[in-house]
This record gives sequence, structure tokens and C-alpha cells, in this order.
Amino acid sequence: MPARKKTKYALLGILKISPMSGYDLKKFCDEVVSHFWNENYAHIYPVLKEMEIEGLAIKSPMQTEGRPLKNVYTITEEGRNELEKWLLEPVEPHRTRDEFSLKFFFSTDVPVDKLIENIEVRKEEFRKSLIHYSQIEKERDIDNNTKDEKIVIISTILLNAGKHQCKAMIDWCNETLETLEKIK
Amino acid sequence: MPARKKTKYALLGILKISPMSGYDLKKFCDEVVSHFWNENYAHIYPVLKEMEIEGLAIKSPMQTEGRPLKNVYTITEEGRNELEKWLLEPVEPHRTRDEFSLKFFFSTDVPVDKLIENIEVRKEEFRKSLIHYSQIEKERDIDNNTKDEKIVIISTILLNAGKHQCKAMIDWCNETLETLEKIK
DNA sequence: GCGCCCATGTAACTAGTTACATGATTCA
DNA sequence: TGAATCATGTAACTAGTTACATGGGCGC
Repeated sequence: MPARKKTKYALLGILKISPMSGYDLKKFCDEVVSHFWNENYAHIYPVLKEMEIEGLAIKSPMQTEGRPLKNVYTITEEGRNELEKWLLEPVEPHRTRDEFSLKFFFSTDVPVDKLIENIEVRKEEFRKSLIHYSQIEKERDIDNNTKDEKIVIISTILLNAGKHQCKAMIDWCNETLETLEKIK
Repeated sequence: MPARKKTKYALLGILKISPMSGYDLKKFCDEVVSHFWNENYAHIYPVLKEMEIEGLAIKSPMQTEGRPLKNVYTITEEGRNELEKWLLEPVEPHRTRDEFSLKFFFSTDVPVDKLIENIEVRKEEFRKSLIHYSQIEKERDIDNNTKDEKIVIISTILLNAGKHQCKAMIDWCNETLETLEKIK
């Protein structure tokens, strides 16, 4: 098994949507799937090279007017097969490492007021995320009136997951604040 | 900054509760904080060594009858200070990489029936986790009647976070199943 | 006699991040 | 003229996992 497995499949999946360069892939990650995925250049460029060697994608240099040379990658049939195979495999559950919970667990000697403050900050973060999700949805609805397309349905479902999580955590923050106020 | 930062603080935090060996630390992780943290031996032993060199913990070999030699580590004053410092720092948000969402996003060509099946599996996982959390709580209540202790309150709050998340995801699964049934 | 628990550790690999290096064009 | 964007890449570091190696004691 070659290295950088997850990045490879992420890139394959995006290249299946449309051929693009390393730079474009990064932009796609930041703009379209940032709420559940991220990549950085240091990951993308070496993996693209490997993918070309493995025959999963083909590089075609493109000279655009007044712009640096662009290496556009196109997914191959082999790449499609590899992606398809991965899509059908079950998702292996990844180990949890929640630093916030860990800190909170060790905070027996931290004053309750400080704990309350931390929870307030966290609640605010979730509130902002929730607003962010609603905004993404709104923007998408404006330039997208093809609501029946499968990709749109899938995107909506994934956004909904984020919203559900945020709401749950905001509820938890409120309950926790009540609990902490009582023992203050 | 030395390597293996998070493991170091996790171990410091547990050693503050009680001195113990690498083996014990692993057990503690698996039994007490597994729902938000995990460690493995390959991480624990080298980090304990580093921590001793840095003066954050002291190793005392202990010979227990009919048992292998046990290296019990005790946190030092310096270790306590280091931990305290870390506890007061804000938690830096970590990048999301949700493989399930990624796969789901790329699944436009996967038959809807297969998607429904995947969501059903996921729902079942969350249902099991929810039961697991309730069980932990029940067991803890039996051998713990000191409900007012801060550590017990904190544990309850953290368990509650897990429960909130599971419930939210089960709701999401149900909504998603409805949506998918409609386009089947 | 077999498998599980106790107990410690290393090697090799997989994964992910930060900082650095370079250089052109576009827009304010 | 200076900041932002386009565009590609490497080096060094931090983090985490799997598999392997070893060996005694306990209970069934």
C-alpha cells in the first residue's frame, strides 16, 4: 500500500468531478469541502506526482495567457476504478483524540469561573459555525437551481450533518453552563 | 518544542491523578477516557522516557510478587507546572478530515440503495455508542456515590457531550434516510 | 496445554503541518 | 509600489499506527 492514502482518494474524487491543477485542488478543498476535509500544498503536489507514476492521473501542462504554467491533471480509467473500489469499502472508524475534552477532564483544579468562560467561548464557536453553514446553503441556492441533482442532494445532506452537530453542541454548552453555575 | 506534544500532556494529566506505569497508563486510557482519547504503547513508552529526561516525571522500579518489574512514574513539581500551563492555553482548533463525509460526497454514482445501507450501518454504530455511554454512567454511579466531587461532575459533563453528539447523528441519519427514500 | 493478562519495548511505516523558496501578473 | 492572487514545489518537523519481539504467571 502506497503512502498518503486518504489524500490520494480525496484528489481522485475531486479530479473525477473535473480535471484541475494542484492549485485548483487546494482551492476546491478550501471552498467546497472545507467543512469536512482539508488539504495543503505539501500534501497535494507529491501525491499528484505519485498518482501519475501509478497511472491514476495524467498531467497535461497548460499555458494560459499571462499566467504561470499550469499542470492540469486528468483522472484515468485506472484512477476511476481505484476510486470506485475505495468508495465501496466501509469507512474504518478513526480513533478519537479530542483535545478539548482531554483538557476539560484534567481541569479539576481550574476555577469554575474559568471553566464557564471556556464553555462560553466554545459555544460561540459553534454558533458561528452554524451561521456559516446556513450561509453556504443560501449562497449555493442562489447560483444553483438544479436542486434535484444528486450532487446537490448529497451536499445538502452533508451540510445538514454539520448543522445537527453544531446544534447538539450548543445545547450541550447550555446544559453544561447551568451545571457549572450551580457548583460555582 | 519537543515531539509528541499531545501524548505528553495526556500522560502528565493522568499521572497527576495517580502515579502509574506505562502499562497502567494504557489501561487508564482504554477504560476511563476511551470515548475521547486513545494512546498506544508505541507512543507511551518513548514519551515517558523523554518526560523523565525533561524532569517532568520520575521513574521508580517496583517489584511486585510474581509479576514482571513495573516502572512506576510519578509526576514532578515541574511536570505539574507544565501541565497547568497547557491547561490554561486555549485549545487550537484541529483541521477536520471526516472520511465518511468525503466518501459520501463522492458517491454520486453509487446506487441510492447502497447509500441507504451505509447510513443504516452508521445509525446503528451511533445507537451502540449511545447505549455504551449510558452503561458507563450506570456502572460509575454504582461504585461512586460521591456525586459532588468535581471529577465526577466533569466526567458526567463529558459523557453528556458524547450522548448529545450521538443523538444528533441518529436524528441526522433518520432525516437522511427519509431524503434518500424519496429519490430512490 | 492453551489462551489471556501482565509488562516493556523497538522498527517501520503512514499521515499531516509549517516554514521556506521562487517568481510572474493583476489591481488598488 | 506594494499587496493579493496565481502557481509549484521541498525540507524539516510533528504525530500516530501496526507489527514485531520477549517472557512469566494464572486460570480453565
